Amino acid sequence: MAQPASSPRTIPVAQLLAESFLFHGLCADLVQEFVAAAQVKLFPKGKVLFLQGDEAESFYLIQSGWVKLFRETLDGTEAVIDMLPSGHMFGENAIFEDNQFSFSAEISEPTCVVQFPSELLHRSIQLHPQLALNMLNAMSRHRRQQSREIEHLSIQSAPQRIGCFLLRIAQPAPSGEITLHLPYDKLLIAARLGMRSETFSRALNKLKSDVGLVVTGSTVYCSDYTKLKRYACGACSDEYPCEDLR
Amino acid sequence: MAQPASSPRTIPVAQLLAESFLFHGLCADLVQEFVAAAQVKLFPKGKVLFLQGDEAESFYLIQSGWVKLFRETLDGTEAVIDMLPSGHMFGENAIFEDNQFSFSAEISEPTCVVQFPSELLHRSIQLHPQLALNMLNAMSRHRRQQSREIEHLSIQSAPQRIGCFLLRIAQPAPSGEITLHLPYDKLLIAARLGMRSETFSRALNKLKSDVGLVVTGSTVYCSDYTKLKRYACGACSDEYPCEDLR
DNA sequence: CGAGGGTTTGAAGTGCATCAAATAGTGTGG
DNA sequence: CCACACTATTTGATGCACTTCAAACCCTCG
Repeated sequence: MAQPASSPRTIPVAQLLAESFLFHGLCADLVQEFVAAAQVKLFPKGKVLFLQGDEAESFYLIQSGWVKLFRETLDGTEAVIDMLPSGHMFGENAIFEDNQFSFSAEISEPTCVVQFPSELLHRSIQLHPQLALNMLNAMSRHRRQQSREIEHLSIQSAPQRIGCFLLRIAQPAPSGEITLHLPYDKLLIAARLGMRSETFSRALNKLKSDVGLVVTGSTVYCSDYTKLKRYACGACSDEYPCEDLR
Repeated sequence: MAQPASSPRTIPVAQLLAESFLFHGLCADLVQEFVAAAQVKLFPKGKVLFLQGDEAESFYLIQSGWVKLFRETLDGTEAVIDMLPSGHMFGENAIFEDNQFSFSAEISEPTCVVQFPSELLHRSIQLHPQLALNMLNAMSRHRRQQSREIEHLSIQSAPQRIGCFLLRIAQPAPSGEITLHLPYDKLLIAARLGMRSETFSRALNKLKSDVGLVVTGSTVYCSDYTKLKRYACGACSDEYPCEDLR
């Protein structure tokens, strides 16, 4: 049960919260309540934080690392719902779902999370309208991302989905060049994009020949992101600089 | 522009609102404000209510009929996001999205809608916490549906998606029998489930042979819904009596 | 150096899309 | 009530995309 447990380095939780959308514009007292209730924990790769269906007693804010959210079907297949980096929150909306998690969460890199009692959020949201509004905004953003994802799954080809993924990670230089590191395992990226790792590998090769991508290990280079954009974004209803999906 | 316009039969808007989740538990004054601002309109099949990217001045509540929500990609493909029957609301969350619709809406059956000014919602939500909470609940429900849909698209086969769709519409008799009418065109159902109409047709045939479905025109009969359930829900991470998705 | 996981490649199969054409179904005007 | 026009649905033939299974390769780490 008790994994590595509460961390030695008490990195300023207060500051983390201040940067989190959920707490924007809230009164200091309220934020302080959350800070007081926070538990900072360090978890190793592979650790399962909770399983779909578990009672939700906490929600989490990622301080560093990566967390995989997923669901499993009766026949054993796993669907990766999301991959979350630092700064992201998860498990918070179980308070709207009978206090049950609707997905499972697993640490996919050594990760430091801040854990808060769900109950505090549930209570606070009734009392502080601004908190509810912040949450609405967050949920709305998430809904848009999901919509786009649904569209991608039904319309884009595997290479296009990868291209889109890369564009969302990339920060094009003024010259139009892109260099980036894949943020996690290719197997995981494949799963996140709804394809097999073999398909991922072959689709990357197709991107090499179709848009001149250069892939070295987990480093990706593209001399001109507009080529990639034409290739991937033509099959999407969003404009190019679309929000980060991960 | 001006289509059939405001309906003659002033069906009690107030009552419609009272039944809508969004207005549960709100003070009568507020509801009255919405009633006062409501416009009841009747639209013919094919009428486009708004397009993705349009400025959102109104949101809508469906009194009767069916509305199709969709998005179009640069290269012209259309993705059907949702099909909404009476009682459902749409366009309301543009208030969180720079007041722009992130999808298009088209009437797919003669439909009566009640139209409200977005601005009123936007204003009210700041002033009435309960309204924000109602909206949070609604959005959360919608998010779950979207998650399930993403899962379906990446995991389920075409016949399984159809089976799942049918189960969500069906009301099994105690005997386990199911009889139902497809709620709209097969072409539309196919689009909603992310497949071609040809695939839909063939997948229905597969359901006939695999689980003994009987299809006559738009009527579907199944002697034992548990067979269908085993067939479809095995490839889903949700328990059977799952929420209606449409 | 060797073990083991991640990644790539190959060969073969499956599912869905596509294109083309037949069929069923619906509404219209005569 | 029938013939015609038009749409919705089905069927057939073919191709491509992705998966599956198997095996090789590569890289890291002990």
